[in-house]
This record gives sequence, structure tokens and C-alpha cells, in this order.
Amino acid sequence: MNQKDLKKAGLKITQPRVKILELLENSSKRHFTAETIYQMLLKKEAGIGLATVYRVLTQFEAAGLVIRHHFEGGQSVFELNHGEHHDHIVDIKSGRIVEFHDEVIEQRQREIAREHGFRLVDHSLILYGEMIDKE
Amino acid sequence: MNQKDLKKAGLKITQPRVKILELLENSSKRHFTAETIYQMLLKKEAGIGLATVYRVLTQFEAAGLVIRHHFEGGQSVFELNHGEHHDHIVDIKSGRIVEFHDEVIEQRQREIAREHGFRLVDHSLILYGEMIDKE
DNA sequence: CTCAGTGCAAACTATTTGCAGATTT
DNA sequence: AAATCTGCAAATAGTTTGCACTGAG
Repeated sequence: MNQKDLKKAGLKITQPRVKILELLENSSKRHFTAETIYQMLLKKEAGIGLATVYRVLTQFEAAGLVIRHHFEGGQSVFELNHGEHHDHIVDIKSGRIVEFHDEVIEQRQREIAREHGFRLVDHSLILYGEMIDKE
Repeated sequence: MNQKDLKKAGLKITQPRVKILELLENSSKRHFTAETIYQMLLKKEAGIGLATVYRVLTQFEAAGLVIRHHFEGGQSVFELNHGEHHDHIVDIKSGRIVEFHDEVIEQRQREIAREHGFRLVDHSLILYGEMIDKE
């Protein structure tokens, strides 16, 4: 029951918020489009509107429960914030998303930012790849 | 006169295309939003529509003359393709953009992709930073 | 002269917002 | 009951497209 997270964020424990949170947690996938979530809720006949899905996701993002990504393709992609930062590889053929974390890159990013007079606040790294056929 | 580039791309040498290309080359800035370009052309009374700006930029992108970036904020950002790949640091306060290139990161990206069974086709790396006050 | 290219308005896609009624506390 | 929240429809922002006309080759 992470309804605590909702309370902590000053959000009332409402049906839509709980259902969306559950969905984010109990899916095999980890990356969702607002539309995808809306469709999944439709199938469950949850009676939750698309506008609400967006509102809830935006609130979750503000509360740090969720991370919003801007991959190619126009739609925002949302993912539960599990705490451990990671970046993504996107399969350009299938759209499948793989996560990774690399300290060498993380470290280098901080150095580069500093070299240019910046304090690194955030970053976005997305690798677009094509699966290598393993015959 | 890089109208050769236009021809090479199978594009007729038209006023809009030439003007937009000039603008991309002869500006102090290097990163442009379609809207920005449209406004700059408006001031010059070039009589070029926003739709055309988008069409031309998209064609330039397909021809490899221009690169389209998806920074935060919804709008696409366009930049002349000078051949040397680079990534970007975005100043979260001012929106100013700084370019950089780092072989350590480039190299590591390829390795990571391969480790996960991918051939790296492209990537997007954006650092969001805050300028360090130099007192 | 022909066909690609253009301007304008209308269409589209993703997302946000206003408002009256429904829920949570 | 008070305040927040939600659904729906309408509004927005960015970008694309249809179509009749214009202009490059």
C-alpha cells in the first residue's frame, strides 16, 4: 500500500490515483504512454477519463513518484520512479525499451558540465539501436 | 553558395529554401525553433508561411542538412548539420545551449549498446545544468 | 509548359483547462 | 459540509495536410 506516497504528496486517495498507481506497479511493462494507461483502464471499465490520466500522471511527476521521458515520437512516456536512476536504449524496430546504468558516463557528464561552468541538474540519455541478429 | 546541397537533395532552388538556409548559416545563434525562424522571416518581410518553414525544415532534415532535437518544452529545435556530431548542455535558467563532444561517452555508448545486443544507430544526450556563479 | 513548391486555412495529435457535479476527508 | 477531484467537452500548442495557385527549370 503506497497510498502513503499519495498522502505524502498532499494528494487525496482517490479511485483514479490508486488504480493508476496499481497499474504502474503491477504490469509486466515498465514504460507507459498516457494513452496506453487510458486504454488499459478502459478495458477494466474503470471509468477514468483521459484528461484525468494526464492530470494524475502530471501530479505524480511533480511528487516524484513518476518520471516523464521524451522519446522520439511525440508522446510522453511515463515510468514509475524506483529510485535508481537509469537511462534507456530504444529498439528502433520494435520500440522495446531496455534500461541501463553506467557510472563511467554518469561521472563524465558531471565533469563535462563542470568544465563548461555548469552544475549538472539533470540529464537525458537515450540510445537508439538495432538488435544484432544472433544467428 | 550551398545551393548545391539543395540540388543534391533533389530540391528545387526556391526562395523559401534559400532564405531559410541563409538564415541558418548567417545567424549568431545556432539553434532554432520553427516559430523563431518564421518570426525572423516575418521581420524580413519574406512572405514565407509557417507551414512552409516546417515543410522546408523537414525536407532539410531528410536531406541531412539539418538536425532536429527534442529538448524539453514541446518544440522541436533545429540546427544546421555541420558534420561534427555533438551533444548539448541546456541552461535551465536561461535556455541557452552549449555544445560539447566527448569521446569517452561516445565510446562507452557503443559498448553499452553492444553489451545489450544492439548496434548503436543514434543517440540523444542532453545535460540540463545551472550556471555556477563565479564570484 | 510542367510539375514541384507555396500560402492559407483546415485538420490533426498530444496535452491542458473550465466547469458543474461527484468524492474524499 | 469543505475542499479537492473528476469527467466531459472545449481549448491550446505544435505540427501536418489539402487544395488551388505560383514559380523554377
